[in-house]
Amino acid sequence: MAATIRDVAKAAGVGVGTVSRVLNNSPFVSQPTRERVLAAMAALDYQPSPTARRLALGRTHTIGVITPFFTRPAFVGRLNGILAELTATNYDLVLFSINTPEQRDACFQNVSKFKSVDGMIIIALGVQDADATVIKHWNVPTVLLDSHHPDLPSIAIDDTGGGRLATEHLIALGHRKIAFIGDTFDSPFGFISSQRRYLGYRQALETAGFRYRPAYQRLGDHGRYVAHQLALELLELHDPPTAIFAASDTQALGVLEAAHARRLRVPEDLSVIGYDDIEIAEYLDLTTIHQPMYSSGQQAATLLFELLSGNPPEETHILLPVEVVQRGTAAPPRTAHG
Amino acid sequence: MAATIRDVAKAAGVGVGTVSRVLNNSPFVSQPTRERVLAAMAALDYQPSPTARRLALGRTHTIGVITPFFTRPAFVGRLNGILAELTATNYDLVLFSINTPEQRDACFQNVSKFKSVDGMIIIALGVQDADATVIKHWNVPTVLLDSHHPDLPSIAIDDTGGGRLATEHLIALGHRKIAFIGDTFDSPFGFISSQRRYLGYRQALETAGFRYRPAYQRLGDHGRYVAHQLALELLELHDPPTAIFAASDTQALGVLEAAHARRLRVPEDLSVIGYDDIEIAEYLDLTTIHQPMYSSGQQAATLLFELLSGNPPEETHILLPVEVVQRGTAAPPRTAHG
DNA sequence: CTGTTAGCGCATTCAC
DNA sequence: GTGAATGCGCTAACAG
Repeated sequence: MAATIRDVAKAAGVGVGTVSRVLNNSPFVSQPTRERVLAAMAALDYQPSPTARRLALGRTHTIGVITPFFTRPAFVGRLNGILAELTATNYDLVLFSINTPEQRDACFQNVSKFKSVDGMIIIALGVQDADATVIKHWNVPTVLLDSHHPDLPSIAIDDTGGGRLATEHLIALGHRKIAFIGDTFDSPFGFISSQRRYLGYRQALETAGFRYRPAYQRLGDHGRYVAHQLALELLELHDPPTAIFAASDTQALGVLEAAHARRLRVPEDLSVIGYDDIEIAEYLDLTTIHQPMYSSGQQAATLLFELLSGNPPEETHILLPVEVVQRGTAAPPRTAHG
Repeated sequence: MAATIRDVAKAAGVGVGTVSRVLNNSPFVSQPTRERVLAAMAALDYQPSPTARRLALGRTHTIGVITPFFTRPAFVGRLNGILAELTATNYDLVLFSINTPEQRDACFQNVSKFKSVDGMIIIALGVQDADATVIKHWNVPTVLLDSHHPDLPSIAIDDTGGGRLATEHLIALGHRKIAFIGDTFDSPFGFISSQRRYLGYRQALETAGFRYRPAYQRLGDHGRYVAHQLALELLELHDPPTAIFAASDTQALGVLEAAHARRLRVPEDLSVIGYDDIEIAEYLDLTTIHQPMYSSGQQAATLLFELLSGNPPEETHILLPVEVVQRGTAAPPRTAHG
């Protein structure tokens, strides 16, 4: 059907080797023959077969990305950063989406996924020692993005620091009754960012010398609706918090809804701080922690290419900083000694 | 390095053909030999090479998706539908992201992209006759999603009808001064959905017998900020509109911002209707047109697989309906004969 | 049922 | 500089 390298060679009256050379623009081809080959390729509408090339080269010129819940803003943003970095290289990107714990396990078992790419980026998924062993065993460079394991290169984001930052911001504003809403700790996907943000929250509280109030900590499945319910519980407490730190902007929206439902004004009656700085946060004037989603994706891709190039960088465990974005949903509590 | 089919054959004391058969679980293998082969594979840690398989089969078991601005909710939603449909089939998905007009052109020229997939789905990008010719020429089944061309299968969404619906809803509410904010018509990417929504808007206005007011039509680049400016212009008119139809929810947010900036209450002073029904729309109580993003992605994938299976369906040009979602940003104008 | 052989399309030695 | 030969790892057709 489609013309092959052999057809071109025949048409140009040369050997396949020569055609291959012009294909890879080797300097060892005389100008005249090169032109003859080029002409033949054009005449035959020839397009080299990527698959054959891969087999012969032993490289796929493809990198894989494994991501859970790929519609979540935090993951889309990272993926976008990866894509941006990739277009410069014309590597292909194959996307594996994980939506159930079974898919997660299957993915790590299914080595064929790894065998069809030159490198892999895994987003957010928790990696156990056993997983790391499998990954390393198959010998395809893999970087963890927004996840961590001692044996694997990673681009992580300082979640603990972010949690601390958010809480400290609230404390600096004068709040003493600060609640936390986040994901459950036993995520079947091994997500731990919410847990680390909680850790930062606890640290900040402790440093400030506030007593620990278990009732101010509410965990549930990720999402606006659950967070809404959780916030309602918090607001119905005898001694309700004056501020709520939500482990993600999405959950912060649920908190905002709950406040609205309870006729509480934000930030006058309740301060809210989110996490992620998703696009809509600015529109909503939501005070939040900005994490570099796009940039972290870029850096993961860059790191992967360095690994692929054979010159691995010194430091392969990178931790990116975050910063608080002060907007309108966090302010001093009504009574200074709330 | 890694074990090949030949190593397994040797270790199991059989021919490569037999190994291949158990790999593809052919029934023509006796149970004892099958087990022997399986044991050898396990012992050697054998994993078949996807690349070699592709070369031999002439199929890549991969489908490609070309999408512009892949972070926009409308595209993410569609992609998510495609992914969902794909996981059932264990086809791989390679993602091509287009962010500049140059990339768009390069993508259609670059046949190698098409040669490395069994089928292709193109999201939103306008397809010219020349593009369609190229696509058909290379003979890889391609379906257009949220785009259209007579020669190519497509899953489109009834943008014109949606524009009409939105406008009719406003008219039914009693509005007569209805403005439109949308994307410029000469998108370098060939996007036309905004333009079609505008067409529906005009049709509804005409049907209702309203006179055409050029000043009520404002076009600009896609995005909240531009829409914000455009809305400001509208609101500064001598005879400002009582309702604004934004061609996307993102743009509707800009309109909402503008209303807020002008101290106008929504919907009392200004009605706003968006388009897309993105996730945040519900939170914002935004009246909008719901378009089936996820489902359209699924259907595109389904259609592509039908094409791939060799039993092409009768109808390959599918138009999906939309519906208005009545929420809080659209209400009757203050003065009934406003 | 099973071993052998011949490609799949290209890159890469080698000699010339 | 250039052509011919060999191999990448697997499937499929063909004998047995």
